[in-house]
Amino acid sequence: MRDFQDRNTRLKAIRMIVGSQQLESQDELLVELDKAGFPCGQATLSRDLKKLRISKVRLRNGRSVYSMSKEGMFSPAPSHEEVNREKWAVQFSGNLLVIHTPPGHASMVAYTLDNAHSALLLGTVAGDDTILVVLAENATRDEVIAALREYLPALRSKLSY
Amino acid sequence: MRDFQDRNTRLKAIRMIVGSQQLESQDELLVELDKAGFPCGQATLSRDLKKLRISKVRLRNGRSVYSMSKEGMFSPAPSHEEVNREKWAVQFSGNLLVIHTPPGHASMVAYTLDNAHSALLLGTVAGDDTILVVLAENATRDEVIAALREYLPALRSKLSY
DNA sequence: GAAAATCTCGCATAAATATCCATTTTTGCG
DNA sequence: CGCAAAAATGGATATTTATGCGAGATTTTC
Repeated sequence: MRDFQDRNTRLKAIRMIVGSQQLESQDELLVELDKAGFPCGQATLSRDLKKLRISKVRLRNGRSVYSMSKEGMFSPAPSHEEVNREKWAVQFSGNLLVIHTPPGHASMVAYTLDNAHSALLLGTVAGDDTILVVLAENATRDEVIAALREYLPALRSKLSY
Repeated sequence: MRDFQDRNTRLKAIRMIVGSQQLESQDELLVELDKAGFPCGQATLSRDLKKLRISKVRLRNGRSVYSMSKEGMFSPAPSHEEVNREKWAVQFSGNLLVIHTPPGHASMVAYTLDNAHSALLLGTVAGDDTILVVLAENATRDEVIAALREYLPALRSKLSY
């Protein structure tokens, strides 16, 4: 990869721009991307939109604008192998846990945690690359870390007591 | 009109075909229309689709197929009018911050906060009109408010110490 | 640490879609 | 009916979007 990080921030920027403006063509979007500091070619943008599953939707006034399907807020589940290589971050704050994942992977991890049905984890909320885990009030950090090590083996190296 | 009744039945036929099949181009749809007894040109079909507000939607497998717009499936960026209703709200709850935005704007605001790279803000999760911001354990509310006033000038009126 | 495999990206171009324009049909009205 | 205006349509074409391909960069493998 030429520059993985730049690519991902560009994808994030595209989400932001599409989510906040009504753009009718890729050329318009290219201009906005350029303003935001992510110049790229139309071909790349076309591929990015495909990855993000952004499509043009017709408005009542007859125009078509780019829009992300709500379902499409989440990227397809990555392979286990793929996930293992990537960088993760886990931070506690009070009775909350913030997990940063590679872009698009948050929902899959949250799903895994939800399915663990652990009494320690009251619930999760997933964005694109961030998961918010609400911990039970009586949960200790050591208990939670132990649980995470069990449910998410990929994170073990990032988890220390 | 050449034959008003035929035109309307053709539109109905298009609805039926689009609703029952996964077609990836107007040419494919033209073939189906022809089979159904409604031959017409690509130009006409393009206009019909616009009238019916049918657009192409991306599937998980990366392909795009025609589909009637379904309510709530998409969240196109709001118009300026909608945005100007100013439905912003900021609330603290423990070490969490809840920001309400106009529909569809959450991702944009979260993006701004992410890019601030403030040590006070551990992470954000954006839905459609709500953002959850997790604050660092040692962050005071005054510090956070000051940071928000800096990063999100638009919210100043909603932020008091 | 070098070769091989993988990934990203832009250019050029193909493919798909929308629109301009001319033509024909229908409608509305005296 | 006869005529003018409006609407519908298709061919040609402009516009928009997707992709084949190769160059250059990064990662993996041995």
